[in-house]
Amino acid sequence: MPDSNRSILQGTLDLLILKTLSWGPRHGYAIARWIEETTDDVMRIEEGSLYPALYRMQKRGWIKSGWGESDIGKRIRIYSLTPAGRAELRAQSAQWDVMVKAMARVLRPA
Amino acid sequence: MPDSNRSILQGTLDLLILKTLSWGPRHGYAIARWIEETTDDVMRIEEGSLYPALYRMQKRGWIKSGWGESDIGKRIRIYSLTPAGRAELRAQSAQWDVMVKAMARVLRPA
DNA sequence: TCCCATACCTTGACGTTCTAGGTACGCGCG
DNA sequence: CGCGCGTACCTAGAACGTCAAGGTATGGGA
Repeated sequence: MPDSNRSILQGTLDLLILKTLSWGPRHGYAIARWIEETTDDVMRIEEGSLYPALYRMQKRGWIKSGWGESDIGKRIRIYSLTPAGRAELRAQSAQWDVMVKAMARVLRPA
Repeated sequence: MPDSNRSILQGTLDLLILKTLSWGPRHGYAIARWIEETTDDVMRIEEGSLYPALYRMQKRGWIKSGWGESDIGKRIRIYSLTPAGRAELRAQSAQWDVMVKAMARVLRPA
């Protein structure tokens, strides 16, 4: 990810994770891989950002987790959305739209 | 500005300032007011963010400044884009588009 | 055997923003 | 005249999120 993306990612990571989990429960590593795939590597989620984010979001009650096992027999922690998480997703999605529209007004061509 | 916006603003402030100055030289306070006006207060630029940002961007060679006087006789520091700033504006604008499109892919409705 | 991918996590540094202050001046109002 | 408000600059300290770089562990393929 180029440097210019790194800072813009700030604040969008939670939204990305919330949206990813809205498709169904997933474990941490898979969340990161899915986001990178879906965005063609535009958003690269470092593990040093991912796990603190998951911890943070859990503490805020947006997601919950339990232990499970992957296809290849590795222990995995499976995250899923809580009702509060769904509400937060709606709020942050709407907010993102507002921001994008506001940016568009500023960035409109000469 | 709601909390949810605060974090997304991260990284977009430089772009907002660069774009504002692309319309012509302005002083710091006026830059903030113009952005707030144009975005209907979606983006609120605190002075504690503004002045460090202007200093930073000047150090990076994107903008330059000189002293002047406002309509009502107050001393003002007038900022303007450098050629490097214009290039940076093009780069960050393009990058913003890429990010928005990537986010759209993730956020697409179920 | 060794390396890679999977999968979890932590530490410390770094950059950016915010809160909350400070300075200074001119204008309008009572 | 005194006072508050808006303009206009600036800074220090704290808070926050991300990153680089490390660690642990296991299974599969070369």
